Amino acid sequence: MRFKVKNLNLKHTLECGQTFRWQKVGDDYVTVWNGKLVRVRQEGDYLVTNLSKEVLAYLLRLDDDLAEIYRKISKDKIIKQAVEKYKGLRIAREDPFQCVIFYICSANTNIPNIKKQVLKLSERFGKKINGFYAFPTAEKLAGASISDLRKCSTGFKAKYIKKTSQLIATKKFDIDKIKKMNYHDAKEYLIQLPGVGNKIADCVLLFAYDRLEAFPVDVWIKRIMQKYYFKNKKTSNEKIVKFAQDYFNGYAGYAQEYLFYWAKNS
DNA sequence: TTCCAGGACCCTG
DNA sequence: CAGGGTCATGGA
Repeated sequence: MRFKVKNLNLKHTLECGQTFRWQKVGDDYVTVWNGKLVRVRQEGDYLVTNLSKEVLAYLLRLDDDLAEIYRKISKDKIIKQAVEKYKGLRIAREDPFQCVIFYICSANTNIPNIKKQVLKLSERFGKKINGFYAFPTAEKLAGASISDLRKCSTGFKAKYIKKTSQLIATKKFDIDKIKKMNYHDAKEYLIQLPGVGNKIADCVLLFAYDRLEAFPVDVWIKRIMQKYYFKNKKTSNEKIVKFAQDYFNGYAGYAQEYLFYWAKNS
């Protein structure tokens, strides 16, 4: 399948550090979604993929009107610079369980190390599909031993991965219910998972539950927000979130991705 | 050797 | 509510 796309930069979208299980294989990016191998590459204004246009539109949020989003968030020279530099970067849709574990793994480490943990978890516990390891299910990780989870470089997060997977696998925690909750309730609910705090809950809401108003505050975002929006004044994460959600007109999540990538590369 | 990375959690004041 | 220490891991 080959089809035309508008306002997409596949490389920025998949390499900006929001998602950790797309692998570059030659010119293709490869992952597993819904039990199927996904293969996609960009050739100018076209995407070439083994799956349908609908699946890719879903995974890459091709229906988001980026021009409109840019109009809503481009309120000052800082965010304008970031948007200009990384035009075509989109929020990628993530499977909810996978996303929760991704970001539990993200605690107090860096992007290469997160990728390493996620890769090892997939190789050790995931199903092999056309030579590519899918990310494991909640049932599989719930049944893993702490010691085996630690062999995946997860360190002190191994216990969180196991407990959270158990809660989800046994349905004591209803991960599907979140779709129907409002942003505030969904965040409160997600924080109940061990290893999930405000920041990770916002990541999950943004990447897996379409809450484009979510604004995850990590060390990079905190630094850049304090520097440019709070006159270098120490500011609580909660205040930064509130400011951003108001300032960026409902699309704080998109603003966050551009600022995050820009902060790290400048 | 020390510091830091897409933090959460626990304990104090 | 704010401020610290702690938790494994690996690269600079």
